[in-house]
Amino acid sequence: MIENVTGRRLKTTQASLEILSLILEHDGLTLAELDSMVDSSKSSICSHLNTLLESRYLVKHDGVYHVSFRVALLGERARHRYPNDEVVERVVDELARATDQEANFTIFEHGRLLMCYGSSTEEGRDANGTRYRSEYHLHNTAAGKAILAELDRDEVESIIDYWGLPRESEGTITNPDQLFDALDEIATKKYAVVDEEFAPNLIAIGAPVHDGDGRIVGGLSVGGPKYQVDMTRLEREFADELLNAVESLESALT
Amino acid sequence: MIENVTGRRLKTTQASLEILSLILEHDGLTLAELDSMVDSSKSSICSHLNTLLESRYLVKHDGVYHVSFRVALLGERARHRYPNDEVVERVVDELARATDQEANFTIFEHGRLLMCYGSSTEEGRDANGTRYRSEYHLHNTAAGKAILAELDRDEVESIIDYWGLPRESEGTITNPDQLFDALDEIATKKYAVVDEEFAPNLIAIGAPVHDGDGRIVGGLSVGGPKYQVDMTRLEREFADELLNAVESLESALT
DNA sequence: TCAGGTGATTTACATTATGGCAACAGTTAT
DNA sequence: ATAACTGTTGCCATAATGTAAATCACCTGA
Repeated sequence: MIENVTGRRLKTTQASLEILSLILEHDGLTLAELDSMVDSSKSSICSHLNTLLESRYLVKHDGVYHVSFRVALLGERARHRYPNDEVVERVVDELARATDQEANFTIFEHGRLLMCYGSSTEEGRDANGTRYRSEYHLHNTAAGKAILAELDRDEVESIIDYWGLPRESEGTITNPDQLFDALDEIATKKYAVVDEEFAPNLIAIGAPVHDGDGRIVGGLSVGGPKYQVDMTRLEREFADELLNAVESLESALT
Repeated sequence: MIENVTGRRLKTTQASLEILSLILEHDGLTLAELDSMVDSSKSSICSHLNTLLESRYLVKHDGVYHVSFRVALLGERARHRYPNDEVVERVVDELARATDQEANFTIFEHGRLLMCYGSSTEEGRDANGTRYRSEYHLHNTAAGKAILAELDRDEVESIIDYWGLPRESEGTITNPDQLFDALDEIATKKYAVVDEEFAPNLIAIGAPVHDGDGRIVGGLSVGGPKYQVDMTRLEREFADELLNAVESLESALT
C-alpha cells in the first residue's frame, strides 16, 4: 500500500535523491545541466554532489557526474530479498510457453507494480530496442486489478489518491466508481482481465501472488495482442494455466 | 581514482544514506535496532525513515524497514552504463574455460575493484553458500596491482592514503615502499600476479581493461589454488590467454 | 474489558547545519 | 586575453538535529 508518511520529511535528503535520480535518468549530467534542471543554487548542488561523490554513489569523469557501479551492486543486493531465483524465471517462462504469449511477474510496492521478470525481457529492451517500462499502475493492468480487488476499500482509495487513474489506453478505467464496480466483480474470482485498458490491442489475465504469511508480494500475468488471443480463450484456457503458475510460485515462496 | 572532495558535505544526506546502507546490510531493521546502531536521536532517525519511505527507497512491513525493490531496479538501470552484456560473460567464461580456473572481470571505481562478473559467480554465493565479496582492494589482487602500476605515483598515494594497505593474507604487501617496488617491476609488463597476497593458497594473474579513450575501466583476472596451478604455469600459459581476453574485451568497449 | 507495559512516532524548542546569493579562484576553449 | 564553466567561500535566513516529554498503537495479564 501507500506508506502514509505523516512525520517530518528532510528536504536535504530529498534534494540529494532527486539529483541522484536525474543523473541516473540522463545517464550522466554536468553541473550546468543540473543547475538548469534543479530549482536550487549552484553552490547547493555542489554540496549535494560532493556528498554523493564521497559516499561513492556518484563518479565523476571529465566534469560529468555518473551514477557509480557501486549503486548497481547495492541494487543487486537489495534484490536478494525478493523472489528472483530460478523459480520465478521457471514459472514465468513455463506460463509463457504454455500459453504461447508473454508472461511476467511484478512486485507490488508503494501502490504500483514493478517489473521483476518477464518472459521476453532481455536487458530491459524489447525487439525494437525501446526500453521496457519497469513501473505499472494497478488500475489498468490485469494483475493490478486483481490485487486491488483483494485490498480493503480504504487502501484502494489511498492508492487512487496517490497515483490517480491516468488514462493509458482507450479502455482504461478512469472513474473511481467504475473501478470499484469492476473490483466487486473481480472479487468473486481469483483473477482479473484487462481488455485494451493498458495498451491498444492488448488483452491479459493476471492474479496476485502471496507469500507464506498471505501478504501480497506481487502479481503474475499473461496476455498478448487481440488478434492472437481473444477474450473467451483468455478466460477459458489461460485462467487455469495462470492459477497453476501462481500456486507454483506461492509454494516456492515458503 | 579517489574523488578528492574539498567542498561542503551534507550531514543530512550522509545520515540518510548511512541508514539506508545499514538497512540493506542487515536485510531489514526496526527503529529500535537503528537507534542502537546510529549515533543520532530516535526522532531524527524517524525523519530519515519518513523521507526514505516517501521517496520509495524503503518499504515498511510490521515495523521493520526494508530496502525497496525499486532500489533494485534503480541499480539495474545504473548497470546499463557499464560493460555487462553478453560480451563480458563470454570473454570471462572463455578465459575460465581456456585455463580451467576461475576468471572474473571487475570495475575500477573510487580506488577499488568492484565485482562485475565472475565465471563461477552464481547469485553472489559460492558452492558453500557464503556470500562473495563484491569489493576488493587493489594492492593485494592481480588486476589491482596491474592497475596501480599504470597510475601516476600521486594517484597511487592517494589510494593508499584512503584505503590503506590492509593485510588480508600471509603474502599481502603492507608496506608502501615495497608496493612501489613491486609496481615498478610490473610496469614493464602488461599484467601482474599475486602469490597468496589475497587469500592463502591462491595465486592469480590480472591485467587492466581500458575503454576506447584509454581510461582504465576495470580489470580482468584468472587464477586458482596453488595445488592446481603453479606460478610458472601462471605466467607462461595464462598470461597470453589473459591478454587475449583483455583485447577482446577492449575491442568490444568501442 | 481494562489498566499497565512496550515500542514507535511525533512535538516543542534551543542548538547546529543547510540553502541562497554573490564574489572569487581555477581551468579550458576561443 | 576573454569568455565560459566548475567549484569554493562568507554571510544571513531557513531548515535539521538533540533532547525530553507527549502520543499512539498494540499486546498482555488481571
